[in-house]
Amino acid sequence: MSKAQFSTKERILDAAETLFAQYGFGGTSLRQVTSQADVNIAAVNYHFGSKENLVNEVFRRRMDEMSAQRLSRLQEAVKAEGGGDLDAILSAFVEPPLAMAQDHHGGGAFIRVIARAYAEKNDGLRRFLSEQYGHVLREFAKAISACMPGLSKEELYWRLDFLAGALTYAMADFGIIKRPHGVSETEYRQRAAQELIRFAAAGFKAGKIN
Amino acid sequence: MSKAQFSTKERILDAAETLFAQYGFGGTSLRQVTSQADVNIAAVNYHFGSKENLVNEVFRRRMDEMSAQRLSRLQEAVKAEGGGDLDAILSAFVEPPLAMAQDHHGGGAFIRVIARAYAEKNDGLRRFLSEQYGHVLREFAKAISACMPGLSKEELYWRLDFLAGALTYAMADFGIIKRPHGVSETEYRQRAAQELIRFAAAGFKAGKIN
DNA sequence: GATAGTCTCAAACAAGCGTTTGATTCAGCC
DNA sequence: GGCTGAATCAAACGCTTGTTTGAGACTATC
Repeated sequence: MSKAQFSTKERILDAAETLFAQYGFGGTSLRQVTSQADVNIAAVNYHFGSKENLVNEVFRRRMDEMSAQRLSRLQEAVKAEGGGDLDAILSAFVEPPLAMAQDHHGGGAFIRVIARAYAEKNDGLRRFLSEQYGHVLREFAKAISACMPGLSKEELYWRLDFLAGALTYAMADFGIIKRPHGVSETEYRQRAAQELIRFAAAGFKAGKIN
Repeated sequence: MSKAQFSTKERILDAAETLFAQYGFGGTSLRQVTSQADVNIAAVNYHFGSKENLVNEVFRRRMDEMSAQRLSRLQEAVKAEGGGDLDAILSAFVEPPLAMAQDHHGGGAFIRVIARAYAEKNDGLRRFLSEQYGHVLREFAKAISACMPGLSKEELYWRLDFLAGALTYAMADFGIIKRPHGVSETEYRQRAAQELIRFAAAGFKAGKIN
């Protein structure tokens, strides 16, 4: 069944993603992964070379997609408004990870994996992320800067950090809010995005004299 | 020297805090801890019973202090302004963890430990945190609610989550901002607090129609 | 100076880790 | 049918983990 439908490699990646999200990288053993994937333990090293490489591949698979979505939505937003509606830019930043959290086996697993990546100060992984995907953040900085000329570079970067923090933290369900029983996962995530965009947009617009 | 001045228990706690901040709970072995503390490995289980208990004690030691500071500063803020200046309330929330990050062996170690606690979905630890310190968050929610009558309960909680996320993430140096060489750790943290308060205050004040 | 209780120590414990091995299976090709 | 290379498998590798042991050192009390 599930064994026939997907390749060994894919099953390992899927299982790893779910387990990494749940227990962290260090906290997940390859035996857990291979057991959940219904695969022999030697398969990981055969297909991926090492555990570290598996971690990177779990990342790349989703990050490439997410970054592409963010950039394309940013481009749309900038083009449509002729240089800058802040809400649209923030939306371009916030919604792709959100949509991703809903789409893939309904788990929101990957967004938690990202949160972990920041928390586990795995320097190799952090370097990998900043090298591979740093330009995305820089594009957003440029776009926001363009539509908010009064904002100094320093302020801009601080606020981007705050946004990323709020996004990561809230999306990963680290916070105090628990999804009510009547509300679907999709509704809940959309609400989260809406609230975050409003919060962050106001934050970015905060005047100097306050 | 360092051996004579502090008790074995204290040396273990200090070493554990530093290492947990750097490598996470799972990522830190008791042998690392006892080696850094210059203590026999059996001392951990003798004095703390288990690794899990050591983790909890590392927490309690600082969290009690931080929560007390937050609440006392909140009380001051509410009293002084007769029910509510938002900036003062946010300041009461943001500055104690910040000050703590500076005071203790100049490392900002503990604040990173908190960030890890949220990231490592150690359910035992999370329950411990929410049981022991949930009332602090509730007090802040009450105070903010009082000085912002238009805000629905749901919005309030979302925004508190965003604030906590931004605080944790930015304070733990997870973000893109690196402290410039000319700027001292103290200045840097104060700047962070200032920026965060302004950002969050504007966010909390975000109107419904936007 | 013997006794009792607290603490420290080197050593060992079983269990789990990531990784490697060498045999085996299975498909596609000459 | 025989061969080749990829994929899978059970088993073992060396190592690290948290924890336990039992002997020894230390301090204070009588």
